[in-house]
Amino acid sequence: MITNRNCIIRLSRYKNALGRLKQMGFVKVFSDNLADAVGVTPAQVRKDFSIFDITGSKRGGYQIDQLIEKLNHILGKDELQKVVIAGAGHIGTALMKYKGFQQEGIKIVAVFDIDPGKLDEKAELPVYPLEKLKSFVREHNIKVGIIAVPDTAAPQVLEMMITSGIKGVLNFAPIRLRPSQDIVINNVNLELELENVIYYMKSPLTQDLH
Amino acid sequence: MITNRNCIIRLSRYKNALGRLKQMGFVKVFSDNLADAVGVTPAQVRKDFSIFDITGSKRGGYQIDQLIEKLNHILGKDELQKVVIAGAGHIGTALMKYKGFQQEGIKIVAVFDIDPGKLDEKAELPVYPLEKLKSFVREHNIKVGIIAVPDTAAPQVLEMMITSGIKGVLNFAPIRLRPSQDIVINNVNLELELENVIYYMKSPLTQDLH
DNA sequence: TAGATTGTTAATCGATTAACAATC
DNA sequence: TAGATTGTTAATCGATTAACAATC
Repeated sequence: MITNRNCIIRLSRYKNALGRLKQMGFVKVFSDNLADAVGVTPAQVRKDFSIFDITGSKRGGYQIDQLIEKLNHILGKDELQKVVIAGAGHIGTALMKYKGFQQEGIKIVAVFDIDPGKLDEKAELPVYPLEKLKSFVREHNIKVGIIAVPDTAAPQVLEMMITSGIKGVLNFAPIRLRPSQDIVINNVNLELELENVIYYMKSPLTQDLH
Repeated sequence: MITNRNCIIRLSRYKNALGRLKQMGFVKVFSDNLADAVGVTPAQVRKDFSIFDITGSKRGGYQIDQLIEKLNHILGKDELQKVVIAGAGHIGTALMKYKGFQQEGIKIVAVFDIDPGKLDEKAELPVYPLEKLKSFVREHNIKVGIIAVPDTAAPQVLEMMITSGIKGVLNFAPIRLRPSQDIVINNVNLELELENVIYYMKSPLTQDLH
């Protein structure tokens, strides 16, 4: 299905909002409630659902449990996703210790770095030399990688990841990596995000950026 | 000027691409070159420029130096931006040590945390107790803050920032903060970014996400 | 049943692209 | 001058919203 990126982002937000509603004891929702919780129109909610053939009942709305299950399936969160990180610098380390991923069914299984001082091959979450990335990824059939190396090293690391079979990359290096063939790249540029805040802060009309 | 977020993101990308072109020795560019460098259409480049009254010459294209200057002005990069960080955990620490900001005219001037073990008031980049945030921000007239605290603490920290006069916030807590009144908030959600990679990786049609 | 909510179609809105006259 | 590139208008494309018939 060829779908708008914003639509997929909304799907994630619906899932998160539903989790909160469930914890609060709710069993069903209407498009109206969910729209409020996420900050979109009810029509948008129903439209998004209809794209993915998610149906409710005409007067009863949607069952929260079923909805969460369907969204998790669409978003590929049925099974645990194993992820490797290249780069054990500041950002790599922060990501490696970040708790948020585990709760979302994402498991960082290994980190790789060129600096021998960073290595820690016996740790629960081991840090291996970068040369081992290819064999590790192949052996464990990893599909997702995070790039957290300096911009100068990023293209080579991307190349290593691609040749070893990785299909999805989240890039934190401040250089825009372009996807080739059948690989997906999401570039997160921290300077750019901050630059955006500064621009809209100075511009007369305030906006909700994300 | 009320402008599309994607347009502003492109402006930042043009600026970055121009910096590289300048370093390579180029003095002028055509919309065609810049479009190639950034991965958009030449028409898009000219359209974006025309929105901000950036003009070139009909056959000579655009002078790179002038262009960079104009873009920097539009993006509010004329003067150094002072920024504070709330939270000296993994992400806060990574951001505080991150080199990329300085090059972009962004200076982290102070970090705040509730954990007494994290404090370091005498460092070049000091870590103060969170209670000092308000007075510091007011005293130094800071306009931009980064939130890197757990999601449970994020709303209170936002409130503190707003009351002390901060107008722009970059939020890394995995909870979507909504802007009130005349404040700008940009939410960066790491799980969501990774979730997106996973979705598009599994979907048949690959895309360039950013 | 009467009332409320879905699912979908059509209308609207906005952003991107194409095209071309102006002009260097 | 001839040729190439800008700046802008109009056309296209796509996403969001409104509206409403279907129906629980």
